[in-house]
Amino acid sequence: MPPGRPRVAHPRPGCFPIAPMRLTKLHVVTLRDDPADAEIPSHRLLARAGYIVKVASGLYTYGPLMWRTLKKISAIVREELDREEALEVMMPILHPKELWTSSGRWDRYVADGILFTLQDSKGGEFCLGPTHEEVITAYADQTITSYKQLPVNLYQIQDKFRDEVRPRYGLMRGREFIMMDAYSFDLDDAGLDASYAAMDRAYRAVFTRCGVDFRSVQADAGAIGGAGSEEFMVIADVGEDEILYCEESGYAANVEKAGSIPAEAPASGDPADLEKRSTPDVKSVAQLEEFFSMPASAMAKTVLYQATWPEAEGVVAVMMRGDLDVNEVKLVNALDCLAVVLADEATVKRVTGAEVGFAGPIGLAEGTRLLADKTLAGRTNLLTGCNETDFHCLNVNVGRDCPLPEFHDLRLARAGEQSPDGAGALKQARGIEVGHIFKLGTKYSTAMDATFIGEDGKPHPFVMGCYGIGVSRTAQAAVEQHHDDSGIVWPFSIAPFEVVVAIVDVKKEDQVAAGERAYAALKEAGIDVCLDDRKLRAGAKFKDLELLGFPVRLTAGRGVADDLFEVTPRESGEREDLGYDEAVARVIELVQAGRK
RNA sequence: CGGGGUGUGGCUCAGCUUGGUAGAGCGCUGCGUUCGGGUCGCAGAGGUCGGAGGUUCAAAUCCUCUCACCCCGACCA
Repeated sequence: MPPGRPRVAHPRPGCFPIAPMRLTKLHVVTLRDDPADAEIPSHRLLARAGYIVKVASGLYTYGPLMWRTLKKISAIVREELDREEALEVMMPILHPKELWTSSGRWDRYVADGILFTLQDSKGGEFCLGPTHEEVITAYADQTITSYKQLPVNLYQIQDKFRDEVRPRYGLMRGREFIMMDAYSFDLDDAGLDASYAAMDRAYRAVFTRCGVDFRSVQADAGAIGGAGSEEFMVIADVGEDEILYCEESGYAANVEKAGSIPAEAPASGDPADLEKRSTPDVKSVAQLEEFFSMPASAMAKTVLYQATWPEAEGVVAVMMRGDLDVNEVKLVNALDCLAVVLADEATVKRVTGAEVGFAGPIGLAEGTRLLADKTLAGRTNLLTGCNETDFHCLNVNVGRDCPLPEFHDLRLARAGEQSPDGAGALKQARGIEVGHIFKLGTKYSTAMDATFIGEDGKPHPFVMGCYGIGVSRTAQAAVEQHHDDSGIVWPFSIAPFEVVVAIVDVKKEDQVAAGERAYAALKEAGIDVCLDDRKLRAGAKFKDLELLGFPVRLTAGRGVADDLFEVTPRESGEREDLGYDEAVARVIELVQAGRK
């Protein structure tokens, strides 16, 4: 123990430390220039303010101030989950391969290239956990034997590892990142619905308290699988996801999942005789509209995809109304395959026997699976390609001229189309996915044979849900939403400190004394406050504090000679000059308002 | 993985086309000056020019290979 520092029991162990929070001691290291590798404002600001420092692509060290913010977000998450009676646990990061083969996900994750794998000294294979369904399901299987123990909802806050194909934008898409992952275990679907609803409540509370403008949207379940899923999106132009929403009804969905009511196509009439027309060099829908003086909605384009299943590959043809586009996520789901990719030119030629631009449903290569979007169901007299270079066919009627395709909803919804509930037009926004909740059902418990004994005395698989919050991503998303030209504007709830007391000139004794006094008073009042005692010129100090983004600044400058302090909320920048008592009271008032 | 780009003191960059002495600004250290919106001056520390190989009398510069990082497309918190 260092001399002169008597050890005093902290009144609230685990809470923020009692040592004076002086910026000279807090390892504040800001940069004058923007880091060259930062593209978006939040990344630029976090890096420039020294909150994060890159170690390698997608790997960052969080500095002391950043860690305070991350701890605050975690604390909010814990509070809201605890409120819903979820229980915090801690699972290993290192997972044995056997666990992942038991769910069948090892091969898929390795194939997708997102799994960090390694071996121990005995040659045993492991991975760094990208998510914990396997570990938690095994844990539940070992510890839950009776329906009387259900429901249980377990969570942890821990680093996750994903070898992202393209790490990006600082903490936005890292290869190691902090995630809260929760898993609910219920005895039936009704129980799952209740657990899922509880998590939905908790998530709304978490993101509201973190001060971000978010929207929950219907989502595709992707690789995690399961029945229902909802994403929590922080609205931001730089978001990687596109969402469609309807203000009238509140409908909102990720574009991957979204439905809509497209514009009507003209009536197509009774089937007429098939005609083959020469259309030299007319390949695109736009060219066809001109050539035939026919609206795109009366045509059907045929798009070829290379699809990959766990054990197979194949080419599929997708018919889509000419004015609409294919949603590849929906296509993957319809095919129940791992991935689809647009077929390359050589494949198109092989399957259609024609140059690109003349594909159609008639006479495709043997074994080519034919799908069509639902909007084409019942349509007659379509204009399509002929699978012959420089020819198109008029009056194509599926079922008559070619086998009837499998009809699915394969269409990409677009802004401007009607919401699926018909309440109004869809609008478009971009979002950063900070949370995702899934109804898994029995996917993992069945695969891993994880069961409990029900009231009927028989084994039943757990009905599961899983839930994630990107803690580190949420921090950056908050910055993306809350910044200005001068720097970060942290929401009160997740700022590293709520208030900074700035001593303008640390060589002036009266300013130092005044600053120390205000700092002590605010600390005593339960404000999370720090003291800027750095020897910096006023201009540099103010600029730096604005970059760092503390929500309120209390300035002890030359005014203290006349008992005048300045109170400056970071967001408005509007300064008030007040006497000591009023200034402290005003700061407390601002913090209390900001905490709500 | 495909396409594009960048690697030069702690940070941001110039120098490379046309080979010959490694530079600037910021930051850092010291002295002075200034002192409420990123003062000014002087002095100083700090770089195997991403790495390996090659061409050459001579390579940051030209060639080959390689690694890392960034951006645009398919995945996800």
